[in-house]
Amino acid sequence: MRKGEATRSEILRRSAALFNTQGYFGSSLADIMAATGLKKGGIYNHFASKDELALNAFDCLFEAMKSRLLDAVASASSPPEQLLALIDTFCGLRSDPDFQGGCPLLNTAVESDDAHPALRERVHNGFAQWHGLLKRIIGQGIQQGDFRDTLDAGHAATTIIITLEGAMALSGVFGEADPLGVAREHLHRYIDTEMRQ
Amino acid sequence: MRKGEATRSEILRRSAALFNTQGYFGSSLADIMAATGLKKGGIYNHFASKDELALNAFDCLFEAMKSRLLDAVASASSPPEQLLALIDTFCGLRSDPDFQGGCPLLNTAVESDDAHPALRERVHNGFAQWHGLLKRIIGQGIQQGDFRDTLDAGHAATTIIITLEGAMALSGVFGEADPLGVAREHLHRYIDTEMRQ
Amino acid sequence: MRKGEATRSEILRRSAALFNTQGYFGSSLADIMAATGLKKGGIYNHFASKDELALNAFDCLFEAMKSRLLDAVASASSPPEQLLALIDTFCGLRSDPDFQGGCPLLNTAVESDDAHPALRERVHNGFAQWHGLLKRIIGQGIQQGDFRDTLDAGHAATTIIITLEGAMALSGVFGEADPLGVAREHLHRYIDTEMRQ
Amino acid sequence: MRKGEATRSEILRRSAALFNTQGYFGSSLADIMAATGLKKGGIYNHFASKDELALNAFDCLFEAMKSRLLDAVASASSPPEQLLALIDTFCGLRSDPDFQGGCPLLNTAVESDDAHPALRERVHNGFAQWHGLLKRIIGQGIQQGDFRDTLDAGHAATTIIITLEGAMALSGVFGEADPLGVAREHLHRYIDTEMRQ
DNA sequence: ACAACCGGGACAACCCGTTGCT
DNA sequence: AGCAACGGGTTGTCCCGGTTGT
Repeated sequence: MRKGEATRSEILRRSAALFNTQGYFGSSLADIMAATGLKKGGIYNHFASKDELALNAFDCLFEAMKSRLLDAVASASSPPEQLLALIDTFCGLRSDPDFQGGCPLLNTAVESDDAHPALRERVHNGFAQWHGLLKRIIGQGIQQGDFRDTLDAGHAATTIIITLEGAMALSGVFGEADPLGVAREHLHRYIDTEMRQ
Repeated sequence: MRKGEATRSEILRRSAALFNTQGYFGSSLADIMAATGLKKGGIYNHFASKDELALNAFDCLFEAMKSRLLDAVASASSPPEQLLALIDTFCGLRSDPDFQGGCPLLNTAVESDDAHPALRERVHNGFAQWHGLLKRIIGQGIQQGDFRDTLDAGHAATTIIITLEGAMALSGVFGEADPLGVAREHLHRYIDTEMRQ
Repeated sequence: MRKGEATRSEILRRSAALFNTQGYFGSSLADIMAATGLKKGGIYNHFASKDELALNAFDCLFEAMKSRLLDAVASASSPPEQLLALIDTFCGLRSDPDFQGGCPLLNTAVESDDAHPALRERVHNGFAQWHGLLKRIIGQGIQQGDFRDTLDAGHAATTIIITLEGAMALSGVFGEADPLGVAREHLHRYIDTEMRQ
Repeated sequence: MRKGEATRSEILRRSAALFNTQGYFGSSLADIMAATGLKKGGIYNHFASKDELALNAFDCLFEAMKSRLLDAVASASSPPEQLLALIDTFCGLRSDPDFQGGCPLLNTAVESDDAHPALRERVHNGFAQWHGLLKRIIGQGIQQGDFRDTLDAGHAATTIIITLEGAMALSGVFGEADPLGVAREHLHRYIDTEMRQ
């Protein structure tokens, strides 16, 4: 019981990293076997199929990311600072070995856009959660007078997300430039000059 | 034009659309056969392998995108207007059936980040070309006095690219919001308030 | 020990029904687990292998059938009546839930003809027992004057068995006709007109 | 085209023999590969799945059997002689290498009673054809005055079929006795004494 | 000469019966 | 006695080359 839970978590952690770097179709069971040190039977004892494993692995990684971002938000007191903390945390995510492949939301969105409806659904839901969080923070900031009341919270939230995601997606393939650093700087300035009053 | 050239182009067009929506590993030769209406022999007569086909299809789609963007740039007279034209053109790309899957650069970057070195190389090169183009335009704008001379052309170019790519990548999975419209508006404002003088 | 014996019998009963309807290869351990409500460990605690379980399950079902037929024989006084009772009992077997799959002898014979030597041996032995029983009854009938002395007991026994088995085997797949009823009627008439004197 | 048809037929012939002796579940693709000398790709080029192969193989063997029986019927002039010819032909089938495993109808009926609906359907249909053929012959015999008009054609047809099938099924597992010979003799006598007038 | 066909072999995911360890 | 791991075996798909008929 205890041992099983531990290995289950281990499988999820390792396979999540694989899926996030090589993609769902690019990660074979042989890869997962090699990454976990288990044989096929050992894996199929915990997950009925590769699909179920992938879904759980995605959830695992998404929850991990969410908790980091929520922690960052919780550690800040005012809405503007909450946004800045969230941005900084996201931009720092890539140095974490768990997120070496980038943002699981975007990666899954790009790969499983057409192929995997179940994953697509989770991605959709994930972005909705994220967008909702930002919208809530910005709305509160408007209410408290931190942000201008002419601001469209939804638009601002979308702006932040696409900038962060675009930077994260390109951080691996851009040569000289540092997309995440640029995004961080750009969004800080955006918040200061366009949102704050 | 020869008949052979025509079918070769047709294979490229059809398979490029497949690769761009379903990914490289997600598109089997059976899919390509179905999409082109040709048998395996007919395809292998023009391309030595699936890899070669994929590489050529990527080039085909990338060149198509490049020419659209370059046309937009050529149609504008001043650097700021050139940027705006490029942005608008990119944001309008998704409605083109050839680019239904999104930006081939980003799609390929995300899927073949670790798996396919040859494709990765082309993606890297593609982004470099794009970044260089923007940098050149912005540099010219600074020289001509359209843009502030305190502006870092590379940073600004990166900012524009990541915003556009992030928006394009999320335009398929975002529910209510319209990422490409938000990106367009955001970049227009960014150019007006942060770059222009 | 007592409890163990009970569960062992339960496993045998349930798995025998499975093997008799779905066959040896068609019944997986997962099926047996579902049918018995036990886990794999609980089954392997009583039987060393699926093979051993199958052998015992066959024996169990065969003995059950044998005892029904022997009871029928014992309840009749004269050889002709013994034959008729045996025939009627066999034809009524299919309505018994334990024999829903038909005659275990024939089922096993057909499926494991070439695959499973150990089972084949038991089937061979089972038919020999059955044939011997009929031959003995018929021989006794000849001796007592119930049957003609020109009768070949072995031939008559074989005739009865193949008719019964053929009817049982086809009783599941024949549409309108009722093979077991026809067999019963045919054999009654056969005994009356060809065997009796 | 011609070559392909030839190998397709060869696959059907060989696999039909396999299925008829070892059963559907007992015959793996590895067995079929060994029997045909082809690799998996070569087989799956002609059949989409093992199921489709099994269905076609069954049809192939069933048609072969049907044509033998129909030929025998066609070679006889009167209904009684047609029945006798059919019986003799069926009893001689086992010596044919194609039918070493016995009657495909009964084998499939016993094994795939519960497991394979598509096969079960074909078996059902096959028995219906056979039963109809016998019924028609007997009916004609009654009309022509060869058989008694008190005879129930359906019952008589069923009697003949179950006797033949039972004998065929047991011909492999019976030790000393010769079920097919006994069946042949029994049915000849049955026709002479019970059907003819 | 050339395109369609046929066959090859590696590999995919998944399930199986089985055995230790706890 | 039960959970966890095993590893070989299952069907099926993949991309690709050699052969063959036209």
